[in-house]
Amino acid sequence: MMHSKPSTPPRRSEATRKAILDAARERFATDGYDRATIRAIAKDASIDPSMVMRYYGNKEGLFAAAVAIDLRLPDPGSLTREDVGRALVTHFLSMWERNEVLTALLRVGVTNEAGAERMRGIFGDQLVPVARRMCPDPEQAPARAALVSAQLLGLALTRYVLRFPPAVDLAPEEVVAWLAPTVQRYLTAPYPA
Amino acid sequence: MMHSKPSTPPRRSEATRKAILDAARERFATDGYDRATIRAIAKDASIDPSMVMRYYGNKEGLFAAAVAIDLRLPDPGSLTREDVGRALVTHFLSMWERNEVLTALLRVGVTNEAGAERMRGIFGDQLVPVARRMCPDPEQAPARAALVSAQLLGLALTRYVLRFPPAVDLAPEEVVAWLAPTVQRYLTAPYPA
DNA sequence: TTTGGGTGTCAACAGGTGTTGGCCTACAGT
DNA sequence: ACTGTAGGCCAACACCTGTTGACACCCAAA
Repeated sequence: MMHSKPSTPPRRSEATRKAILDAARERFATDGYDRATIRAIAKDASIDPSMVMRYYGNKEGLFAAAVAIDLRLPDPGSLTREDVGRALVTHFLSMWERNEVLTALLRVGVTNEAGAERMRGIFGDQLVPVARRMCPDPEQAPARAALVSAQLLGLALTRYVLRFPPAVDLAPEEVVAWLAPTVQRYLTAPYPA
Repeated sequence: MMHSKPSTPPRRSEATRKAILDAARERFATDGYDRATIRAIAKDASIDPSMVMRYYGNKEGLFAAAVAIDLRLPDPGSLTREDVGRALVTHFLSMWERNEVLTALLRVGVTNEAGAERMRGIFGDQLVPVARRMCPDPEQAPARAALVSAQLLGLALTRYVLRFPPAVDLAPEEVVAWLAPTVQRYLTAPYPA
């Protein structure tokens, strides 16, 4: 019947763990850290709140597990200096459209210092190397990465969090067509002033 | 029936009202809607929590009073098509540097639907007219205003809320030099694709 | 069958929340 | 002097929060 796998006995609780994590991601994404109560998450996952504590320790642990994801930027080496803007915008857009983890991260980062720190870490660690490789003077990399972050996160903010209707209605190709030159310029143009 | 007295009878409570409002603005700006408790605001204002209720009804009323501000965009008629980008970015930046109300509004808008609605209203009502006046086809005004919002709010997000160090360290002139061409393009360039 | 641990529920605790009503005090109008 | 009223504090309400410990269930191993 149950073809036993010698090494890893499939714990029956894996399904529950996943249900909790899915519910948590959705709640954090739509409600933010404070309003996403453990009780609500547990109810969404159809289990008792105490199970959340058993599997993830406490609310912070649950959040950490729920947003444990890296945004898998393409290898900086595979980007050409000519179309890095388009490539970055396309990648970010598909990333945000696909899963709600990033929305959760943004929403929490705004009200929770730990979330803000995580956000700083992700964008600093992932975007700065790209900037360092693309821009004229490596010393300017952090500033240029910050400008790119501002443009990309601003789009995410208006489109996925604040939901400005015109921002929501933009087709992905339109977003790319508008933002790609901006990102391109922030990374590769000579430093102004 | 209050007769209009020559010297306006300065209610003694005006000072308290103002103290409450100031404390509320600061708390909302730094903590967001949920974490900014009435008790904490009252303590900051050195009065009893019940006074907040008496003067502002409830927490929502307090928030509404605390963020009752318009961002006084320059008259669209006074803007020229050539430097609207620079003018908008400069104005936006000085507005955010000066007072914390906008930070409070942004922070709350992310977790509170009423705050988000207010944000949509402000930027829709103020930025769309400018876009309508500047862009080639008035029908594109909302989309172009949304793009400008994304860029400007993204800057505010990274600089004043998430506090990315490189974004914080940018000098105001640098911000203007980088963002003005972007805003300019979003408003006046021909529609791509 | 008995054991025993993984899985799950239930009830409760201690603390914090927005909000309310009662009571006290200062002071201007009569 | 008395009185009305506005400004202010205190204690309490009802609810919700994260978190905990005790108890029941299932099901495989001994």
